Amino acid sequence: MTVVFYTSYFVHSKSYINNTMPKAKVSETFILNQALKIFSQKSYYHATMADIAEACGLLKGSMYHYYPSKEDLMKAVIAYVHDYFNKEVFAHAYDQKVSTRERLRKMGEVTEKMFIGPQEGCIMGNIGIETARVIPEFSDLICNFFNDWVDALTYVLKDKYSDKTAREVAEQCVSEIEGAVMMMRIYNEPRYLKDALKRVAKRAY
Amino acid sequence: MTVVFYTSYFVHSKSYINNTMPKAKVSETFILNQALKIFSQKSYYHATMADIAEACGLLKGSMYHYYPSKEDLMKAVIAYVHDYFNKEVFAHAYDQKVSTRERLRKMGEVTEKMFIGPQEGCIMGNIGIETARVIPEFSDLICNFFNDWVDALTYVLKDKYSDKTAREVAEQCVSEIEGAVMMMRIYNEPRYLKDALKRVAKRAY
DNA sequence: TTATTTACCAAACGGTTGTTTGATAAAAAA
DNA sequence: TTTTTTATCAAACAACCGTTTGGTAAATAA
Repeated sequence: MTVVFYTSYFVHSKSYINNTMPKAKVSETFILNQALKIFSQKSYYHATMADIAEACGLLKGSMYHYYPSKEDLMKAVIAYVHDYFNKEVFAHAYDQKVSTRERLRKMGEVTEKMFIGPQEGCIMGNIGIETARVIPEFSDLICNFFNDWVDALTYVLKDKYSDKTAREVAEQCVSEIEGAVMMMRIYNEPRYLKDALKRVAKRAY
Repeated sequence: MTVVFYTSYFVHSKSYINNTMPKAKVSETFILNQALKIFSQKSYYHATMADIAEACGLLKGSMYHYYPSKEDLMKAVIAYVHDYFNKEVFAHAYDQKVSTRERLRKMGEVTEKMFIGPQEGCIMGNIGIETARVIPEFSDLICNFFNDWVDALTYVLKDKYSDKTAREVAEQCVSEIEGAVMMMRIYNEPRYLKDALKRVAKRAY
């Protein structure tokens, strides 16, 4: 499991080091969450810096106080989401305290919460498809995310399957969930994801 | 099964009606194929009219002789692909002359050819995700495409499952294939799609 | 206090891109 | 033949968008 930490520009400011944030309309986390929402809803190219700034209550020029470019902002969002999944979803796979079934149930529960709601889909899949042959730097980060996901599921499924089969089934699960999220987004029906997650959970019974 | 025919601007020209095409660098089919390739590779917003025109050996202004806008061109491409799948993929589902297994095998064979190659993915899924909350007109057309796909698979699977189960399995198959195509595009590995198609084919044994 | 840094705004800049316009040369029609 | 239509080009237009710049007021540091 690779944990990716994006070097935020907050880190370089004295106010962050001293933990005494001066008057500020927004926080780093707030910007990342708003950017995540706008990028998810509108896709990368159709989301403008003005859109994201507006969602933060700022003007677009002010965004460059936090991130030097739109691409860097997107990378920060990807890292933010990756980190969130590492802690809130993938970590459950390695939790020795609960049963295999319970680990998968918990992973599915949080995944559902992440993909349904204001995001309306999986930003990793969306941006991955959109920028696949255009911005390879995004693709690399997104591949790392999916690798961690597959690793986590493989680890759980080793309790039920051989090592080789576990990895195959894990890849199928991720692929099936992403396909369902795609259908959910296009049809605007959460049912697709909910059903897919139920099927995935059953594979550990 | 709904067959969508896009009203091309060729239809309105006398030369088409009389079947005497004057000097022309390109044909309508050629433009649609080149546009399909560029849109698939670069996504909708990153593909420029200049890109597509260049792939056709034209200047971007000349594209407007054939289609009044980029959106109309995209709609024509969607209709073109939908029509192609109706004839070359979905039609096999209703072919009473061959066995259930053979129908699915044939559908999978052509699907693989369509998604692997210069297209490197499924334009319906790609554009569907990218423009889901931006251009609803695209979403409607793309939903029709997926509806026809699910209908075709449901029809075949009724030989093996109950009506209700057949539709559920059909939806799973389409969703699983689209997820695999997404992974194939992001990882740049055709293996994901090939494996998914094998699993889908097995459901009819 | 004074000096410096911070968070943000307002406006402008420069490049890109979808679209329009006017012209041209070849083909088709009359 | 003459006239009209067609396919294309070359150039310009207008809007948009990522980015930069210069300034301001508040907070912090000295």
